[in-house]
Amino acid sequence: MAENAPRRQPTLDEVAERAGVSRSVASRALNNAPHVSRAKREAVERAVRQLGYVPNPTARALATRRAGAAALVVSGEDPSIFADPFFAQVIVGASGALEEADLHLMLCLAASDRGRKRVGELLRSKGADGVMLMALREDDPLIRMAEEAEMPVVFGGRPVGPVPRWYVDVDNVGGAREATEYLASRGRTRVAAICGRLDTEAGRARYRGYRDAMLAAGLDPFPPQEGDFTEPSGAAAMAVLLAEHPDLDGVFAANDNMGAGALRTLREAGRPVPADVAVVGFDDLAVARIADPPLTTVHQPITAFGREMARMLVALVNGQDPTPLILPTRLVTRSSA
Amino acid sequence: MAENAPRRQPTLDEVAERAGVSRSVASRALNNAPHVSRAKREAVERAVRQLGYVPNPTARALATRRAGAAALVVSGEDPSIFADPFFAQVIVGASGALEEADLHLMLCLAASDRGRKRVGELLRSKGADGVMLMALREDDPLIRMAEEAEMPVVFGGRPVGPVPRWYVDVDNVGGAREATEYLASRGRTRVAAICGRLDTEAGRARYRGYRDAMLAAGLDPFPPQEGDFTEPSGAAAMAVLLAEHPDLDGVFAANDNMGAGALRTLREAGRPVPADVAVVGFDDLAVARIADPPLTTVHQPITAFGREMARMLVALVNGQDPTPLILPTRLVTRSSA
DNA sequence: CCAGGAACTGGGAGCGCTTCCAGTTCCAGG
DNA sequence: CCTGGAACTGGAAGCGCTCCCAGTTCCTGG
Repeated sequence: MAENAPRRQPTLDEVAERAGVSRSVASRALNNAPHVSRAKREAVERAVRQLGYVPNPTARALATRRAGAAALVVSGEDPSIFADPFFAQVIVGASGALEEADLHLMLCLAASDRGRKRVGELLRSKGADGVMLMALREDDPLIRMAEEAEMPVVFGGRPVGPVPRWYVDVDNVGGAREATEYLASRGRTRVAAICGRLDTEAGRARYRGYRDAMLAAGLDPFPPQEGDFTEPSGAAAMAVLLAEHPDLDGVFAANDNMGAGALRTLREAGRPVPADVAVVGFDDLAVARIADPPLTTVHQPITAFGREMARMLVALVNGQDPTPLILPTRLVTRSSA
Repeated sequence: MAENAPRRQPTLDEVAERAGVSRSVASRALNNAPHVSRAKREAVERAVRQLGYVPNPTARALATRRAGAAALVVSGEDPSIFADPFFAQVIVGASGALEEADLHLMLCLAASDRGRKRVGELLRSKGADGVMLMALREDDPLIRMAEEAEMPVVFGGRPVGPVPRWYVDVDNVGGAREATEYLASRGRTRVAAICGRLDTEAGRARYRGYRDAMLAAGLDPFPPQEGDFTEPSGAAAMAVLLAEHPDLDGVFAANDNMGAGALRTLREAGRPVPADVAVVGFDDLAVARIADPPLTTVHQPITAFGREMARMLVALVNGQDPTPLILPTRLVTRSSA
């Protein structure tokens, strides 16, 4: 900026004039709409090139009533929740799908009151064509904001409470069940659960899956040892578990971060993994591979999760009525169990 | 959506009518500009509340010629570069600063040609008020796009080549030097470097810092063993190093991901850390704390990095001329060195 | 009591684009 | 040679907001 002459951006009028056509024709040519003769279309293209014209997205948005953008909002009382690499992968997927639909991605970290207020305004204004909501907690104010919004909203992961109309989720119950069954099948009988926040549906569902599998295997489920999906919370939960149940021989952690934390505590406590205690995580993020020992974990297709969420939103924006989606998980065995 | 009556959003005109004032007064009241009597201001506020009015950001943007949004673009030939938790932290910082300035954050992963083209259009249209550019490689097409743009651009990390007018960077040379000096001060004499991509300035600068410190300590710098900032590349680089220089006793890795990879290879090779080989990383991401052993590393203030980048952009957007910023690093000693 | 400002008000002209629609051109068929 | 309709064109009306500016009201001091 600033280096160049402060000449204004050329407008469509100037393009039209230069091409010797009317503004409407120029507009149609640009959006390659019908009713433009080949000759004029080319004239417009030439003028565009000569002038270095780029349409003003704002004006276009105003005229079409389409913002040309979708928002991804990540809830949480603390922006650091976003540090979880999970979201980065979701974004990669969503970004790609949005790019295909020529929509921009707006990212909102709705942590502060101010942030939530801005999301509320976004939902009620026409600042975006649709919104993807993630990491909602029980009674999250965003839930009701979303209900009241006259704008397409897709949920990334079902929230606690009534099931929304449009969502993408992962088979949390099934994944947790599979992980626990695996542990049981390897002869582990005293398997504890480090579960995620129980004010999220993912936290609850994964615990349910664990409990179901334990009962089905004729084992006693442990009460939930709650963490908050972070590594330190996993380490802390593991410490409590070790103190209360020194004889445990397996742990299902509701995500890899907490699994890594559990591994750390076990290492510090001198309990070899998996010889003494087997550990299974959930997510299959990079940390699972890096952990020592590498973490057996429930893989979920995170990039696909983001992609499908965005595709669903695009469908909604285009007036279709897509069906909710539940993505499958699969167990990835490494050496921790 | 869809549940409610399809009534249109109320407009400012309706608010004005309801409040019994003119549109201009309503507008001024909304933007709490001067020249509005207390009574009318309150009347407008009441009408806004009754109607549930929310200003249309697009119309506002068109009229003010302010998009109300800033873009953060992450370059790279592969969107997976974004999976590096580094960016998540930058975003947390940037998002907060942007929120203070009431700007939305648009995120662009400029990986594909199409993605780059869209960024180019963004830069030339008025789709955003300014742009933050990150992860630029040598000869990155985005560099020249940015030069030609008549729009505020802040670089996050200097690119290879001419120094841009506005940037935020971290003291890569100093950090790398400190890390290497530390290794030398602990008696390590055969210290190798796993460096980052040498087509990035961060990769080069960190290697320079390493080399400077080695020479200053009277030691022989190793030639750069290049990785791409990912964990597997660090593991691979470490393997090569071990094969070529089995007698090395220290490694400076240009980031924590690669440091973690190096740790993994060393573990698999049965070389105890730090007893046999000391390892230092760079970044101080979560992985450094989780690694086994926890990684001594060069801390960089990543959230501040994002925050300052955004603040600089906001200053630019407001017509100021901020000065570039280089953030300090500091060594965090854990047990890997 | 009046002139002169300060404070306030609201009409109207945009911002740059899309799109409706009335009008024009063109051509095949009668 | 004329008619009717398809193909195309361009003027004009917005989209919803801001902001200039001319006009009005309301004080104050002389």
